[in-house]
Amino acid sequence: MSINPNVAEVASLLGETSRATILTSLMDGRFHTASELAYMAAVTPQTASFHLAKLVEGNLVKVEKQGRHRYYQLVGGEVARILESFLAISPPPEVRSLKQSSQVKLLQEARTCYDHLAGKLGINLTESMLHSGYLKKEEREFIVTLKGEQFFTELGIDLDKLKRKRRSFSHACLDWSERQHHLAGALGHGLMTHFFDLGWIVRVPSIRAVKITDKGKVGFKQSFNINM
Amino acid sequence: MSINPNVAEVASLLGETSRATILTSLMDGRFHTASELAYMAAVTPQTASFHLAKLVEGNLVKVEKQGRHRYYQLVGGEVARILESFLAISPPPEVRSLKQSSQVKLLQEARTCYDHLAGKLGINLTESMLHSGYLKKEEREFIVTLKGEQFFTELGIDLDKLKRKRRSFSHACLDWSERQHHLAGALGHGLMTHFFDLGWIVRVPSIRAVKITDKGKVGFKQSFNINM
DNA sequence: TCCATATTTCGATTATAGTGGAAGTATGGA
DNA sequence: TCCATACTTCCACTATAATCGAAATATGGA
Repeated sequence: MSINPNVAEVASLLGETSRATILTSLMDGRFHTASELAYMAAVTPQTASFHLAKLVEGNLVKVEKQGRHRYYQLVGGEVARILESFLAISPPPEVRSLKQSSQVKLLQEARTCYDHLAGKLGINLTESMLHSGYLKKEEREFIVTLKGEQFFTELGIDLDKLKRKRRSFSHACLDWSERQHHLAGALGHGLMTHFFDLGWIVRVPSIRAVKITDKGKVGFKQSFNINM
Repeated sequence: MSINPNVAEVASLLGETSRATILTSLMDGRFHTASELAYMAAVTPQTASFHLAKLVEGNLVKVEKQGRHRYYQLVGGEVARILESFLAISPPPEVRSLKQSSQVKLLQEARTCYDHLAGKLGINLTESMLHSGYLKKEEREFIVTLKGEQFFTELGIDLDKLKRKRRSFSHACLDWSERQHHLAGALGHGLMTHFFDLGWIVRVPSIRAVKITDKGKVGFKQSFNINM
């Protein structure tokens, strides 16, 4: 009966929460591993694998195999643009309970994004380091300046050790709820673990939010001049 | 657990065969009754009613009650544009019969897309106007040049009147059969109605295709230098 | 060679959305 | 007033898709 292309087939790919989360995570245009995407969508690796296979088959996402990792990426700019136009007509997340609304507040304040910090804290830290001239922003990554190298060393972070890791050093991660980039990669990860070690932040059980301790408030003010 | 806008919620509305058929049926921009749409989607009135309620709630479709009929229509050009761009990345229609394949050909040649022209005719017109310097393409819309203003006025189109309408003036819409952008918005609509008034195109009954008349062939050649 | 990690495949379970029958409401006409 | 039409609501039924545990495969490193 229908002499139109099969919209439902593609649309149903975005019409499922886990896959929609995976796709919006991919909207930064970068490659992401299957485990990373599983974490983002808060599902097990099996489930993510199942969804990713569908997305690849549906021609929205492509894979590149490298060693034991598989790197996933949106198939092209067109897909990203369509996703974006979808975001524009999508209703804001619905808050169903008091508990949920307070959880959302916590998440907006400070949370982990895979293995680095996001939320207001993540943005503020990144902004601060840019502003102080420790980082410089490129297209899709941050560059550590000479001044920055000194800063991170004084903070107690071993840059050489981080650089030796076989992973992206300091790319920009885009979170669509904030529409701003924050620092990710080995450096983003190194910073986060450092803050945990210093006791500036602690994990909030069962959700991805992190809490800034009193010690942390002082620390972030002194080292980054931000009030949280 | 993510705090993204709810893409999945809207996308899942298009991700179901019956609803997708209903929505593409509504892409002619006209009103349709519930029973009509039930017939198009090949489901019972109950089921159609169920789906239409969801579409209205999801803000993709609006209703107008008149007597015992309910007339359904797409909520606006924005929705039509997203649908059309979805058609563009969807797998091509499966052709099961000779009749269907000739209908597909007609649609590819020239059709309405909500309230403006699409298909080869839509693309050729847009290309021609770009080439002649009447329009300039931006990221997501077309700009009418000074030369263009003169052209449209000579053609008998009142640009000021179109600009006063409370809607997007001249955005770009991704054509599913040509996989290129064509002119939409108030200007796209104005052009289409003008061609209908001039008798250059006529509607093909029961599908969205339009037919170019002999008068139209001459007119499009003279004014736009395109052979259809 | 052996173990850890990254990912997929298989199988079983569970939740949910689409479906139509039956019955209800609203409107128009005879 | 009565019936036909247009549409909706209520209520099961069913099919299917998402999910995860368990196990398999593939790669890298010790």
